[in-house]
Amino acid sequence: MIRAEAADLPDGGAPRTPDRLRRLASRLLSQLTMRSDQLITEGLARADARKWHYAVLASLQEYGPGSQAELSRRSGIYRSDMVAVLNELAERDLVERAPDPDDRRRNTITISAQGRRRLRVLDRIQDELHNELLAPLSPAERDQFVRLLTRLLDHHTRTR
Amino acid sequence: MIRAEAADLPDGGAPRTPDRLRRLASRLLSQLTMRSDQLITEGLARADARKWHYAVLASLQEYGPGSQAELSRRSGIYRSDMVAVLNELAERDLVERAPDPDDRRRNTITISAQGRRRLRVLDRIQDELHNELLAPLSPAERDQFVRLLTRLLDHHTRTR
DNA sequence: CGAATTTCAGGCCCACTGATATCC
DNA sequence: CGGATATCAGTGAGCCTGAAATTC
Repeated sequence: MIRAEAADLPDGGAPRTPDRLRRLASRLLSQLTMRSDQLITEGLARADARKWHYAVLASLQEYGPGSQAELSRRSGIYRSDMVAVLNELAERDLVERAPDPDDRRRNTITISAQGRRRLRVLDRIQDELHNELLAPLSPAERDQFVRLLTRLLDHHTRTR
Repeated sequence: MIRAEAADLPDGGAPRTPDRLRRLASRLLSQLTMRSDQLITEGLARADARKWHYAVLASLQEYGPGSQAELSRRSGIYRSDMVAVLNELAERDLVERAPDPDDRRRNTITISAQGRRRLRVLDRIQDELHNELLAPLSPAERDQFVRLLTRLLDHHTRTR
């Protein structure tokens, strides 16, 4: 007699996948990212900062002043949301927003001295938080983890 | 003369961090997860499914029937959102929802024969999508990636 | 009683869309 | 004109809270 329901047998069908849910990279990624976001968000909140603040300040420090559209590209913040972030940073005198004389559509955003001081504090906080995030990994494993993530992300941004 | 502004020097301050934004594990994680979610969501949408459908069906297949609260714990879906997911699955006759005679607070959810067929299709789709997600990595690297993610996630769920 | 379950109503955050006014 | 920019209004999905009703 031919088995009509091979897939109902525990060992029968094609997908031999015990614990498939716990091995799915996509699920691991989103769950871990949730934890990571929580950790970072709470850690920065204790210093009255958000990750967007850090992203903008760091990008300004490393790549110099730029228009809002350019900051958006550098930091990954959506152009529509950039306004609010810069408002918050300008309120705290961490950046300066000045009209670009060469192109009057643009605002040129510059980090202030206070912004640089702030960035140093946030850098230290990020170090601590990432130490906590990656706690179970050895230094070599942390490196490899970052390298793997980078390769994957590069691949998916190139082939957007 | 003492340098009052050491932090302004490009090589001066404590945080020697070129490209720090691109090396931050938390940022890599959230950016990659965004891509991954997009990929999976779109891929499953082409088959009129969502990742929650897959999560519930797979958890039913692997661990057997259960109450909604238990499914919520297994699959990671919030108990408040589980209702809607199960409505969608029941509409499509992929699961059956019946009151538990032993505990009349509970509904017992069971996967249907059609649900098992559906799960096999979704399993294949997930394979393809994850192949695309992890495309740049060798099989050994994929394994290691999953292992690293698992260790990190375990650590942060134990020490919630 | 306290505790667990299902369900609903809603809040919040965030990525994203669409539209507008301005300017190159 | 096409295209880029800054801004605002609003959507939708996900995670989460709070509360009601029921049952253990």
